[in-house]
Amino acid sequence: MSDFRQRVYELTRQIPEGKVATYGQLAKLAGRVKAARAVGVFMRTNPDAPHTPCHRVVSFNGKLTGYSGRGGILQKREMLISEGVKFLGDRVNLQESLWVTQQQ
DNA sequence: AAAATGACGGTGT
DNA sequence: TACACCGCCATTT
Repeated sequence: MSDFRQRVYELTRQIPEGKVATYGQLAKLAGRVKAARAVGVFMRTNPDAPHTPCHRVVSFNGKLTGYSGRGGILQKREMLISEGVKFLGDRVNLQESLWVTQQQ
């Protein structure tokens, strides 16, 4: 596994409960601002699902674009809600629940 | 080595 | 709000 991919997973594990990160945000923190698309692939082929909270990753506008788990996007939304993430209709309230770090 | 593939991000209409 | 495109990138064929 490449270093970049490794970093993305480490970052994902740092997302606190009740917060979410965007694909582009993880790409940036991992050192590749424009690799958001690739990050999506990393989440999809997430090797250790329980250990790495890939459900806390959504697209830049707060929409849930996918989830390879059993219940798909629906389950993903419920997981987030049960963790305290706030929603505005079918999208996440990023203003309230976006994960903010010192770096960026 | 070249082409195809997405859980993206952004712009235009 | 909803599409259609386009540029990007790591991986896989």
